[in-house]
Amino acid sequence: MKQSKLFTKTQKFAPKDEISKNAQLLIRAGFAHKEMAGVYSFLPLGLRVIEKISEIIKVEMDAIGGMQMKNSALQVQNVWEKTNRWDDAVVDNWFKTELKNGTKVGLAFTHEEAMTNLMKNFVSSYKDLPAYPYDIRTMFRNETRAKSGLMRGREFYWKALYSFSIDEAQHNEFYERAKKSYQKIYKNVGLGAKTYLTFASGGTFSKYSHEFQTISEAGEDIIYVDEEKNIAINKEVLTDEVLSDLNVNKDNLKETKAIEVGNIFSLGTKFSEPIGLTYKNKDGKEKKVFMGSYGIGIGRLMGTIVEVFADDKGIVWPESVAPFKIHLLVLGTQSVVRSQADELYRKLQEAGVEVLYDERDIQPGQKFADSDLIGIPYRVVISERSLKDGGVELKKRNEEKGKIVKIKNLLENKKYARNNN
RNA sequence: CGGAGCAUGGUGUCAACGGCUAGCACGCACGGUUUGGGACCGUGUAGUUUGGGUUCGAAUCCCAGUGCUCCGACCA
Repeated sequence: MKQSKLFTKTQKFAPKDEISKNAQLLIRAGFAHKEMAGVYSFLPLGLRVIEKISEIIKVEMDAIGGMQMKNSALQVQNVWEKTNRWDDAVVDNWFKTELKNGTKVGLAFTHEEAMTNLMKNFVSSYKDLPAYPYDIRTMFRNETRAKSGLMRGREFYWKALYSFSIDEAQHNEFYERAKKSYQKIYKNVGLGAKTYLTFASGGTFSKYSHEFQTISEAGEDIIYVDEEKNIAINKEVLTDEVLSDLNVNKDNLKETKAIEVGNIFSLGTKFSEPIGLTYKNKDGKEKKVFMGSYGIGIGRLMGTIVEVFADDKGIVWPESVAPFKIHLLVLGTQSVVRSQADELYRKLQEAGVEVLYDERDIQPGQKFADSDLIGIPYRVVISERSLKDGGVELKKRNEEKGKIVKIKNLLENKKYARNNN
C-alpha cells in the first residue's frame, strides 16, 4: 500500500482526554478513532491488525474442531427470560430497544442463550454431538464506566466459542484441548512469555474457570504468578484451600497486575436445562447437553500488545500481527532513487510481501518518526546514500541500528513473505 | 451507580485580571530554501461544549444540560 493513499495521518500529540497508552498510540498512529467513551472505530491500519489476530485465532479454533458462524446482534426477550437474564436487576449492562410493534429486543452482550436455543434445531441425538460453533463479532455492553482505552469498551470485537458435549467427560477432554489451543494463540500473537493460565472463580459445574492473564501495569486484575509451575491464581480466589488444590507454595507466588486476555468456562447444564437443549442417548434416554464457553477479546488483545511492546517512540508490533511486514521509505526526490524505489515496491509485492511504501514528498525525519510510531517490524530505507553503499538499509523496529543489504538479497529472503513468520 | 476533576480552531496549550483584533505551537494551504531523525523563512486558514442568566461589556461569574478523564463499586 502506498502511504500517500492512506487517508489516515499520524499525529504528534494524542488527544488530552485519552490517558491510556494503548489508545494514545493507536489514535496517534492512525489505527483507531475514538467515537465516544469505550467505543472505537478501526481504521485501515487497525483493521489489518484485527484481521491478523482474528486469523491466528481462527486457525487454532478450526484445529480443535471449531466451526465459524455469525450470530445475530439483536436478540429477543423470551429466551433470556428462561435463564432469568433479561431483567435489568439481574444483568445491568444490556442495551435494549424495541421494534415498531413494541416487541422488546436486546443488543447481545453474550450468546449463551442464543446459541443454546439455536442448537435445539440441530441437536437431537448423541450422534449430533459434540459441536463447537464459534463466532467473531462485535459485542455490546452498557458498561457503567468504560476505561483503559481499548481494554474495556461498550462495544468490542471478540471471539466466542461454545462447546456442546454429551457429558462431562467429553467436555473435559475438549476443555483441555481448548486450553492448549489458547496458549498457542497467545504465543502466536507474541504474548506467550507474559501470558499465564490463571485459575479464577468457577460456577455450579466446576470449581475453577481459567483466565489467560498477560502481565502488564495497565491491567485491571491482580494475579499471583508461580513461575516454576507456569500458572497464576487470580486474587479473587486466592485461599489456602486453592493453594493446596493446586499444590502451590505461597512463598513462590509473585503478585502482579495483569490484563485478562481470554477465559474459558465450564457451563455444565446451566443453559441447556432451562432452555431445553437435550439429546437422546443410545438407550433412547433424554439427556442434557453439557456446555462450555471460550472467549477472547480481540480488540483488547490488540491493546494489550501495544501496552506490552511499545517504546517511547511508538508501537512495536510482533511480526505475526503487524499490519505490514516491511515499511519501505524512500528518501529524497531524485528520480533515479525514486524509480528504483518504485521498482523495489513492485517486486516486493510480487514476492508476496506486505509492504507499506512511504513515497510521500516529506522530510526524512518525518518518515522515520512515522515509521517508529506505526511500528512495522522491518524498516527498509532506500536513498541516494544507501544505493551508494550498495543497496538498502534494513532495520528492525526493535533494534537501534540497521545494516545495508543488497536489493537482490532482500527480494530473495523468504522470511518477509506473507504466511511465513 | 457513588466521588473528584476537566471542557478554547483538526490537535496541544497551568495564553488571555469581567474590557482593545482570543495568544502561541503542531497541522493544513500557497511560495521559497532544505533533504538520513517531526528542518527553516514568509503569507494565509481555522476556535471559546450546549442552553439560560448576571453585566454597559462574559472564554472568564452564576444555574442547568451534555461530553470526557480519573478513583471506587460493578464486570461469564
